[in-house]
Amino acid sequence: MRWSRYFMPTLKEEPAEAEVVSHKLMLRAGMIRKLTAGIYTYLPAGWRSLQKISEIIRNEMNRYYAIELLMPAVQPGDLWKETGRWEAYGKELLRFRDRHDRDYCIGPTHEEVITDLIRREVSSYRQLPLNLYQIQTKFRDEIRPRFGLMRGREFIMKDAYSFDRDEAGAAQSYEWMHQAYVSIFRKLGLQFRAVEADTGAIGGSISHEFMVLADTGEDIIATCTHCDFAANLEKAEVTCAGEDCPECSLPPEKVLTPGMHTVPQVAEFLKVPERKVLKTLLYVADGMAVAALVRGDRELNEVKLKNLLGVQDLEMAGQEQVEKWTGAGMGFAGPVGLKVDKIVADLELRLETDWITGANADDAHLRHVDLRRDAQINEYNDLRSITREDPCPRCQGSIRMTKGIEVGHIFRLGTKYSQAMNAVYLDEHGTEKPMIMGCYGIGVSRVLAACIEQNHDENGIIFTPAVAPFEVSIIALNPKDEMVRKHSESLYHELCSLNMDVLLDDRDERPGFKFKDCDLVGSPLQIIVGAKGIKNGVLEVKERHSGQRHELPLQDFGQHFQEVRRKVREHFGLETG
RNA sequence: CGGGAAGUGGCGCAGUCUGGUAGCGCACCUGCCUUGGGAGCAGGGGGCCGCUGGUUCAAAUCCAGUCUUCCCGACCA
Repeated sequence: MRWSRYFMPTLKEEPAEAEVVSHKLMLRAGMIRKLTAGIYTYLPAGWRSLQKISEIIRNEMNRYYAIELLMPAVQPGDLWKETGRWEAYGKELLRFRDRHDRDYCIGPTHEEVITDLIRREVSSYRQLPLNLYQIQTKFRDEIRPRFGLMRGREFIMKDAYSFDRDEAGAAQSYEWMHQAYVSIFRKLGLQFRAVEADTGAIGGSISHEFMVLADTGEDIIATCTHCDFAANLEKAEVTCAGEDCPECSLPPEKVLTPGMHTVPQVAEFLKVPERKVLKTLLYVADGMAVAALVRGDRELNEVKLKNLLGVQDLEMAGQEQVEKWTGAGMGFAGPVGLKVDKIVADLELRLETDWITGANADDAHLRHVDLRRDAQINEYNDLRSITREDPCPRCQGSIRMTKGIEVGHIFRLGTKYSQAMNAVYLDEHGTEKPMIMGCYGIGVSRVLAACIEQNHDENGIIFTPAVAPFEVSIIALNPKDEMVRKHSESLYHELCSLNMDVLLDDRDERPGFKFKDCDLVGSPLQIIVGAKGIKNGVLEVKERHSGQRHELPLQDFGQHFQEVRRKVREHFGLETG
């Protein structure tokens, strides 16, 4: 592609609307433009990257026995009413009515549509297993779209759905998708981890997320330094070894703590470590009043709490509720005599006693509290988030925290949808059975954003060779110079004929301008064609990621260039394609 | 939906407090000049000052309403 005839409007200045790096850089590099909140046009360069990502996904999906199709974006509401998700899905589901006043929605996901298709077409075990996928634009009417492509309302997603006869088959399908995903993210040249994940609203039991590692990621991943354990912080279980401790010898005693609302304040005031103070967190869970207890120095994990309670809705209690349940203002809640429906406590609270807790009275706490003796704990469970000090739940190794961006998620769905929608088949004995399903998503447009979050510097994007709209940029320093023009043209044709994606910057601009632009748009390799170099019989090659420059002889340039290219691809874990 | 901020040529912003000719930088067009890190000089084009209403001789500026966008929170792949 010649830049002079391409459409890649770069920006020197930072767009005011962008906050995160990938958003800023994609706007500046002329890859996307916003149409309206959370909805973007993919400009040619952005679309090229997305197509490259899609193509890698296609190849690997196909290799692991998945078959591509394309389902409608618009879906009838009736299908969603069958699974109950018309009501359950909430406001992200964009609903509308047609001229006949019938309910429709724009698909945020396609379990209903695919299950409807399969229940009509598949009736025998001989037709299973099946794994079907599509790459398609989805729409979720996010409460607050932000961060450009990272959390748009409209986005491109690869979603796959597997149908199996039995659990063993479903496990195999899942495993294949796991392998396919590992292969996909490797071939994209990204640093990533597959982590154990919470299954959230989609339901099911086993689930893995694929996380692109980036400092700007919103998810926290706990990994083990010894074994291959890796889990989303939401999910990572905390093992709690040890015996229940004996009862506290001292009786509970009220102490005055005027104005001390927080754990640090109370600990400081009473001259005890924070870990001896109990945090009593009050929640409204599907209308139920719940108190959750963790040690003062710990963080409650709301996902774990939500799963333990088996509720949809979990909200921290407001001031009014707190006063009603505790008889005191905020900051003085404690488990002793608390008027709630349920009190749950973190496992490790069994190991110790003699706690400081809120007294459920203004400006007062209790000391020498023993939970079994003084309070009514309904259940002890793993409720807190894992920390660096905790041992790995698998191997007792140590835990490290990393930030990541969720780009893929795979689920075992079981029979949730097949049962609700009566997607059944007859087995070899003529018995009717529900199909066992799985679903597997990759946020294609988010992958692009994540790639940039992971690979950039102050000058712009540093694309991996697999994702770059153009793997090579040739900078013709002064295209008016006959020699420069001739050499850059012939080089351009040579590399194109070798099947490389090449951008020839043949614009009549000053050198500095073009260097800046090329760094910004992020081709992993730059070839600089200048009059001086040609005179000396060399062309200069710059590695975008390291900044390293190589002067390669014009003689056999192609061969030498391939060596640098191989080195760069290796840096991103890629074979020379 | 709660809290905060902002809407002025394509982009980034000043001007608004204190009403009186709409400005600056970048980008764009023409010419000269320049060609190894976003050059220079000269000339030029482009604005319903988000929208609606009000106050006033007069509104980008004051008042009321409304829409949109961005940030923080709850929510989510």
